[in-house]
Amino acid sequence: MKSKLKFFNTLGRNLDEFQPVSDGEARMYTCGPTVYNYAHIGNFRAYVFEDLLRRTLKYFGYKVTQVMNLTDVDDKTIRDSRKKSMSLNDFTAIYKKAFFDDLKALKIDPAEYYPAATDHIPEMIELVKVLLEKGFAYQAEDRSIYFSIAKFPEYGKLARIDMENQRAGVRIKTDEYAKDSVADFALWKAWDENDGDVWWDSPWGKGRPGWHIECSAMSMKYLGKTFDIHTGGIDNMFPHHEDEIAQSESANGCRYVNYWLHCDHLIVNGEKMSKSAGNFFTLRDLLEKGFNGNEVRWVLLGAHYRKKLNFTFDACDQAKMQLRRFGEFFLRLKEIKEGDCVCSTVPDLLAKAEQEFADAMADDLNVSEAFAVMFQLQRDINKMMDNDELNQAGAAAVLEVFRKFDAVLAIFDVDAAKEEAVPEEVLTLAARRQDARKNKDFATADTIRNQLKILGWVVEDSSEGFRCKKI
RNA sequence: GGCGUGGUGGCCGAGUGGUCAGGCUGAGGUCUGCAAAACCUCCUACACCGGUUCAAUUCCGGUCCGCGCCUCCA
Repeated sequence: MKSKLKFFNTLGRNLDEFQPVSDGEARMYTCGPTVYNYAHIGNFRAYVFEDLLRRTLKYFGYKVTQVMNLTDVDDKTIRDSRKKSMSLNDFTAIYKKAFFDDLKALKIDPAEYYPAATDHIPEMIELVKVLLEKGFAYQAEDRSIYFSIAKFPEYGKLARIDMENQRAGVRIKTDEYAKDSVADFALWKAWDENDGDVWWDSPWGKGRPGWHIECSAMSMKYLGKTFDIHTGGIDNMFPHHEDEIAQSESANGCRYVNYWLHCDHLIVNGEKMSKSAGNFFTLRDLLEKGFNGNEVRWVLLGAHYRKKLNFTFDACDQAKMQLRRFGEFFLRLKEIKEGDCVCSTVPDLLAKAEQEFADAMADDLNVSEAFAVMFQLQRDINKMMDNDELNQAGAAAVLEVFRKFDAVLAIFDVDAAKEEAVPEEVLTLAARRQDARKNKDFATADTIRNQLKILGWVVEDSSEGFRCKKI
């Protein structure tokens, strides 16, 4: 019996039981990347968290519909594409492709929809129209359209921010005079010369959409006016998500999102990641340093999503080591021959582990507990194998359970765990060493061991014979 | 200034009003010709000061320190 899924809801700051709008379905929206550069590992922490959420929902039997937007028009994309004298589309296409390559490397399951902002301008214009008609928005002197937060009394309910008490002076901008209130945000930005050839026609003249309206328009189109889960980085909570709520609820007159989940930041060696500090890493950087997707993913799952994650290369090394141990463990399970040993305790052991794993994940995605369950099971099963207490059927059942765990965590590749092809030369040497051992000629055996080491292989002896492993 | 969040053993990182996290590292041991792998044991922490309580790392108050947001940064 799986326990009930509970999530910490930023809206209300409570651990809430998950009750979807439609039984058995989970509809979620995820703030995706702004495609003006390669995403960094901090970004990927959020995407891995969202993937974990998605996989957990599926593990608990929900049909998931996920939307992740691609912001391919904003100040930064326009600025950098012009810098490179490329069209906006050609420029963003590079980073869209890179983004999807990276997702794949981290085994992040594809969302059902990846709408690009530039493909949904009409929907955004439509939404702005509604807001104007209903009196929530206005056109300012600069011809841009702004949302008037004064018209939405609940403004601040997500981030718990009272605009009255905010620090004055920091938001001063040159165009501020145009707005009724400094906190009003742009729904539609009128064209200016910095935009170059990037503009769309609208009832208010040429221009481009504001950032916030993008998410409202696209989520509405694919998920409906009220949907279940909205995720994002903690820094998107304000103002981005607060603004989404204001626009969407004003336009539709109904609740926008039921559960808001926010992921905290990744820091590097205790400091915020920044290019100037030299601690800024993209996924590509880590792959070049010899870490694979599973290892990076393991590191990114290393702390609860609502806590800061301290990224270190020490953690990467640890992940590598632990994954190697699990790999060996799976291999050992697969090598078990049919036997008549007693495995009567295995089903109970596995059922208990599955239950505890599910309980951990149901509790607001407590991965640390889930990992502890897996380590415990690994140890128990290793012990049984040490004592020849596990037969082939039992081993298969254990592997099956780890496959289920991996459907949620996606770090193992249970079935990819197999022996590397051993070159003939290595095999021959190892066999000769085995003969030497049988003849108690340990000097020769050790010499061959050294030869193998030079070739990059280690040989392990067991009661069954020997096994060659790549160093 | 406002709001929020956190300080756990050498390191990473869960959790709880009263026997357990877990992982890594280190030490010792079993096994092994030697090794490796695996297993066992040990290293018993909860920022500081008060308070509540039979009992606080866990609840309350205060102090110190870190971090985030209030600037279209996940």
